[in-house]
This record gives sequence, structure tokens and C-alpha cells, in this order.
Amino acid sequence: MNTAPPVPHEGAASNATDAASAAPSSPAFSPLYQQIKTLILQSLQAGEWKPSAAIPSEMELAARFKVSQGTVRKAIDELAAENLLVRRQGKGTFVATHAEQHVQYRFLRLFPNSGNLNSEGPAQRHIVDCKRIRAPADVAKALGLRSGDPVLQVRRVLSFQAIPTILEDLWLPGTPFKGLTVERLRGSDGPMYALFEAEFGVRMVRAEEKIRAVLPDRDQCTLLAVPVGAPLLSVERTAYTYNDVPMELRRGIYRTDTHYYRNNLS
Amino acid sequence: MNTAPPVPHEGAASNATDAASAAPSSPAFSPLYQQIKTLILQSLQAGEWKPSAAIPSEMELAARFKVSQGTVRKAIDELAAENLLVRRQGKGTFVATHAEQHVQYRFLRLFPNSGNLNSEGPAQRHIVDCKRIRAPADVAKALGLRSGDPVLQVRRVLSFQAIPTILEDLWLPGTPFKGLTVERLRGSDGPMYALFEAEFGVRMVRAEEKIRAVLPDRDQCTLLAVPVGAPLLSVERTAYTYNDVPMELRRGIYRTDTHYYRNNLS
DNA sequence: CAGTGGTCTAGACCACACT
DNA sequence: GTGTGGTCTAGACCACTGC
Repeated sequence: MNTAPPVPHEGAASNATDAASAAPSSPAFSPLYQQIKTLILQSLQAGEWKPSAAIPSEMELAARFKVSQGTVRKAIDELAAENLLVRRQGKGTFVATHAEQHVQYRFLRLFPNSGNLNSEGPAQRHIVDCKRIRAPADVAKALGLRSGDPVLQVRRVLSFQAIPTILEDLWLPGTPFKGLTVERLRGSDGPMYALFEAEFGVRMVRAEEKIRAVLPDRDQCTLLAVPVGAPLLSVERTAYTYNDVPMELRRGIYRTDTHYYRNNLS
Repeated sequence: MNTAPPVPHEGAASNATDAASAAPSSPAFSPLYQQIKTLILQSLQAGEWKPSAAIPSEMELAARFKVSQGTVRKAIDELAAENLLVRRQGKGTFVATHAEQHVQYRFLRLFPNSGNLNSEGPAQRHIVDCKRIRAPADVAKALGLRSGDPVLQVRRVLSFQAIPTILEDLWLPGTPFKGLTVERLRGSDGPMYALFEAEFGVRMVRAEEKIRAVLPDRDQCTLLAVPVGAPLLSVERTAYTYNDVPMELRRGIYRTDTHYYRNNLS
């Protein structure tokens, strides 16, 4: 370890045997475990370890990076806290995925008014539409593209216990998702983000949601089977892959008479 | 350290000099740092260290509990991650508070449509009402009381740039908040939770919010100056002190034409 | 300068899962 | 038993703050 430029730090204890560094005391200081974290992140991003697979053991990584186990540990701790890795005692450390059935919808915060999370069985997914279009200005901006760039637009409805509850429009950048079709979407039975991982190597890592109360337009009323004038929850989500690169814009409309959006504050 | 019953663990390295423990291998296992965490938590709860004050240094705590600095460190790390403590390098570790002007409203997730968080200056608070009542069934249930128990009911309006934006009703258990009056609420200029800390020793530690889209009733229209039929965000919050004891139920109605509710997912 | 939290190491042992 | 992550210690040194 200790080969990257931003290391005015010179290691600790027995780790201090670099050649004379270029800058004797540069302004930026980055702890070793942060550099390790970045390296692991790069391996994840490069697809060196596939989703749900185990990464090398802490000892192996420590040997590879020439640092102590504790330093690797702290790097992994942070990645696990960010839900990029999952630790399992006695088994190993694994690459997180959206395909685990434990947390079916990692990013969905909607819960039924009464009953547990799984008391109403799986959701029914219905893809209404999927087409390639030229990105409107707002979509392009959210995805870091230029207006007119090719994007995929998908519209779908999620139902719980046969009640249409969520209507979503989502936009994906055309290049990384080349080859995505209605058939492909309809053929998958898991979460959409699991399909993105498996088929396109795109892993959604975090997201931001902007929530508002709105009234539905005509189309939305029809698809959700709600009357005009019924208040609905508008959820605009931007989802990001590694390095905060936006990869999806999603505009959803939720019914909140049978369900509610839950948030935990601390 | 190592005096509490749930320690079938016998310490590590030089820390293993207990007398013969009662249970040779009881089922529950609690790591040392968890026990330290509990002890620190108890001191916080008991008010041994006041909000915004510094707690003893890691070395001091290590000596007090007869464990290594690293073990205290891990306990404090978790408490800091839960926002109960705040670490400041070179200065010390401090008890978190709602009275810091950095994070004016720690639990408020509402942001203006455009502009930064502080671009619209401080909120104007207006206490509409404050009275003692007997708890209705739903309020009692949320606060862990019995129906009819005395509770305080407060109604207030928050305005941003002179636009009434939030209308909130909140209920507080009567006993811990004995002596809370309209005057006292109006006399304070900081966040309400800061007042609760300073005047009643009640510290809100986490909260759960249930969010829905609703239409306002007559009263709400008047107080928020919005037309009937305008969709608004309903935010029901239960706030908890230590040990998950509920201490406040809050039902808020937010305008979401000028602002939006933000949530970060990961 | 001394005191605080922050990083890093090396080594020991524990709890858990597979084989 | 072997290998994995999890805990704990002891000691060193670094970075930041304030006297």
C-alpha cells in the first residue's frame, strides 16, 4: 500500500518505509483505510466480484494491500454501513444485491396500513409501456445527459392484493441499457433493480426521493382506478450507481389510503 | 468491567480474571463494547452529562470501566452513529442536542423547491393553541398511556418567508411535561425539541414518520391559507426518548407546492 | 506545549459455519 | 478441524485544538 499521491501521511508503526514522497506535507490527508476503501470500491465497480458473491477474506485483502487486518476491517465496515457489502460471521463478506428475497424492495418505503410487511404477499407487476425516446430537458438534466440523447422510458403499475397502488414512469440512459425491451422486463419476476444487476451490470447503490402531495391527471386516474380529486403521493426518485453517477429517474404516484410511506429519523 | 450477569464471555487477553461465573456458557452473549455502550447510555439518560457538554475522554472512560481505549472507542462510535454523541477531533466527545444552529431542525425533512436549505432564513413559529386534555384513545396508544390520561395538546404553524407552510398538532404526556404553557412555548425562539431538553430534560432521540397525501379540512385550509381540494402532505410522527419510550405524537400537514419532503435511500 | 480524538499495527482469542 | 468474521488489548504515532 501507500502508492497513491494523496498520502502525506507516511504510514504508522512498521508501515513507514516509502521512498521519499514528492510532497513533504501536502494539504490533503487521506487515511489508509480510506484508500483501501477506494480500492475495494474500484474492484466492485469493475465487476471483479459479482453481486451476491463473496469477496476475498479480510486476511487475503490485508496481504494484497500490504496493510493490517484491522485497516481492511475498517474499510469494509464503512462499505457495509453503506449497504454495498454484507458481512456474515463465519461465512465471509458478500457483495450486496437487490435480488435477495429478504429485503424484497430495498428502496421502497411503502407499507400496508395494517399488518406486517409480508402479510400481503408479493406485488403484481404490470409493464404498461417501454419505448426509446429522446430525452426531454428535465430527464436529461437528472441523468446527466444532453437533451435529445436516447433514453428508455418505462411505465408500470404495481398492485398489492389486486389493488393498483403504484404507477411509475421511469427513464434510463440508453447506452448502458441497450437491449432492454418490454419482453425482457415482463420476463423477469424479481425486482427491476435485480434485473439491472444481472443483465446490464448496473447496480443501484443509493437514491434520493422528493415527495409531494398531488392530484392525479386523467391517465393516472384510469391506471390507478382512483377518482379525480383524490390526493396521491408523488415520489420522484433519482437512483445512483457508484461514484454518484445517476442511472435512473423515476416518477411514481402512490395511493396512500391503503398504504403509507414510512421514514425513520435519527 | 465484567460485573454484569450477561457475560458468558470471560473477556479477552489480560481481561480474564473474574471469579467463577455463575453460568459457564449461558445462551446470551454480549460483547464488552455493547455493555460499555449501555453504561454510557445510562449515564446519558440519568443526565450525568448535560446536552452539548463534553463527556469524559476515551482514556478516562477506559480507566473507569477497566477496559482498553479501543473498546470504549467502539462503544462511542456506535452512539455517534446514532446521533446521540458528537465527536470533535482535538476537542472531545459531546452530548448531541437539538439546540445546535448547524442542524436547525434535525427531524424536519422539508426543503424549498429551489435554493439551499438556509437560503430562506429562519422559520417563523406561531403557537396557535396549547391546552391540557384527556388523551383520546389513538393518542394514548401512541404515547403508551391509558385513554383519559392527561396530555398536552399544542397546535402551531410554521411559516417560511411569511408563507404558512406547516400546520402541526402535537401531543405530549402530561407528567414529564408538567408546567409547559403557551407562554413558555412562545417565549422560546429555538426548536421545540431544544426547549424540551433544556426545560424538561426530555431528549428526543429518534422518530418514525408515516406519510400520506390528504385533502385539508376547513380549519386546516384557513390556517394554511390554501383552497379546499388542494392536496397536502400528512406527516404523522412518533418521537422517542431513550429506550424507545414514546414521548410525542405529532400530526403535521405540509404544503408541498413551495417545498418538498426529501428522503435519502441506501 | 499537553490533551483530545483518529489511525495503524500485531497478536490473541471467541463465535459461527461448513465439512 | 479449518476458515471466516467479531472482539479485545497494548502500544505507537498522527492530526487537530487550545493554552
